[in-house]
Amino acid sequence: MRKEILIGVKTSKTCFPDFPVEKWDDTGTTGFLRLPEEFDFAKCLKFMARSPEEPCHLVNQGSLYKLLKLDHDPILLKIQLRNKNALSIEFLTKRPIRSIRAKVAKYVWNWFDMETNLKSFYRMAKDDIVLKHIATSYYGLRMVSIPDLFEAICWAIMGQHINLNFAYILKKRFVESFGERFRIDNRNLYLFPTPELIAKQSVSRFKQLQFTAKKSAYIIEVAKKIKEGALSKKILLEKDSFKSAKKELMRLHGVGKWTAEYVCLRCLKDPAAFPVDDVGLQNAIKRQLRLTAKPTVDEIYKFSRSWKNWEAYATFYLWNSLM
DNA sequence: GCCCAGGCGCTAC
DNA sequence: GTAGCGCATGGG
Repeated sequence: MRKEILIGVKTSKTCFPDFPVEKWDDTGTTGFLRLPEEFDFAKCLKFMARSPEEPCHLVNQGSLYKLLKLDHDPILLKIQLRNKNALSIEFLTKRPIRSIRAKVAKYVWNWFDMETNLKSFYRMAKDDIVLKHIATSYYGLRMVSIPDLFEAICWAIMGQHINLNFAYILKKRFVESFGERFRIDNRNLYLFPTPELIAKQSVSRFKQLQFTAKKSAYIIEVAKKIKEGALSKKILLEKDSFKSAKKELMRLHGVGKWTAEYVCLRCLKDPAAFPVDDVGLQNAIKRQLRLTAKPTVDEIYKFSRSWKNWEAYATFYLWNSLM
């Protein structure tokens, strides 16, 4: 469905103009990723640092720390701005082999949605009554995605119908209980729990963490589906359209319209994903237009007429405007 | 006690 | 297809 973009793989296609240049220093532990235009790392980090409870990454003094597991061993990364054209990716764990370096570069590229050319978004937004201010104030902000499908679905289910602060507390308890831990500077970083481990848990185990019985059951079911191979990001991306992917997601218990849209937006990166039922989106529009009440879903569709294929970005910028 | 928060499933019509 | 309702948690 979506053209795969290879990074750091030397093929005849490397002359592709948007292809990121990935270089490595002599030690092979630090890589440099060329940035696209309209990229503001500090603004992305601000979004990522919005909750102190976030257990899966750490933002500290302009650096982002992330634990990843791409094959057997956990990898700890330190990512920071090298200069205005490049991001540096440093391996704090052992020196990576070449194939891992390429995978990590690709992961970071995808994570910060660097493949998207934002020019037409800003062209559209500058005359849009809802977006014109935030497109300026958040200029360079990239959509921070959730590359892992299991994490994206779990996070969406956790966040259903509760306030975001409590959602982060649930996520923290979940990750600290079941995720692999790594210590850095007296702080803990965790891998998001695996579907294999979560599939084996009971509802009562999650209720101890103050998950509702329903949310617990939903998450266990998703874990089982992924573990069995009946559900994967690849399967969803191979559907003939994002609409089909959304429909497939909605077959899961606990995944309704909002959750499916959310996963399409943050994980599958459907540019037209648009969670119109989202109260955060509604409140952000209300604030931008100084409305006295939250807009209805029909009103939101009217406001967004010119956002075609930029709905996901518009939503992401609007979410940021609430921070 | 009431309403709200990054909703969903079930039922009845 | 959709309107109404129960679920069930923390914060203000």
